[in-house]
Amino acid sequence: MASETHKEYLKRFGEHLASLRKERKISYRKLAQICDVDFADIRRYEKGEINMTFSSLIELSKGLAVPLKDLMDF
Amino acid sequence: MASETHKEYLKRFGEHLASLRKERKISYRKLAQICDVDFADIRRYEKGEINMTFSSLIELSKGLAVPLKDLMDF
DNA sequence: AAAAGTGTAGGGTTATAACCCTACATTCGC
DNA sequence: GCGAATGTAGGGTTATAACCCTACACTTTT
Repeated sequence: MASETHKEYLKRFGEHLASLRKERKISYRKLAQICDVDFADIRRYEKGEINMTFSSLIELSKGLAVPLKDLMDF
Repeated sequence: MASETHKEYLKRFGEHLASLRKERKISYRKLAQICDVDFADIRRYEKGEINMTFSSLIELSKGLAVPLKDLMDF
């Protein structure tokens, strides 16, 4: 995949993710510690650089304490 | 990933996906044709066998004409 | 009855996400 | 001022999703 359209979605999602994390005032490393995701990858998610998996989304929703459907509402 | 918990989520999501497709009375092959996803993989998603990516979720939401957040509400 | 469509299942290749690491400049707390 | 924390960036390895295919039994359509 990774069409132009998808990259746009990824970017938008990344911004949403970043804003959720910042609202909670936690760092990449802190969030990575809470959920089972590498901090370097969280950064890449927020930059929209990688096409994360379902599992990663679950972990992020857990780590940010946001229902999955809200995490995906952007 | 693919912890036991994640597999459980994947299964639940798969059931949700299957019910959305069946509501629309379309086959694996038909859905695969609408969205840019392989029919064999759609089957595997519904069975909860694979940990799909963000892009695949976007495609499925497009193909099923369901907002992403609703696709993720299960 | 024949043809088309469907669910199921398996497999092979390639691209890439997950998972680790290091390093450094800047910011913040003390 | 100093040390800790943070954002940033890059890289290497391994597991696996995406992307193709074939095949077959069963159901539906014509």
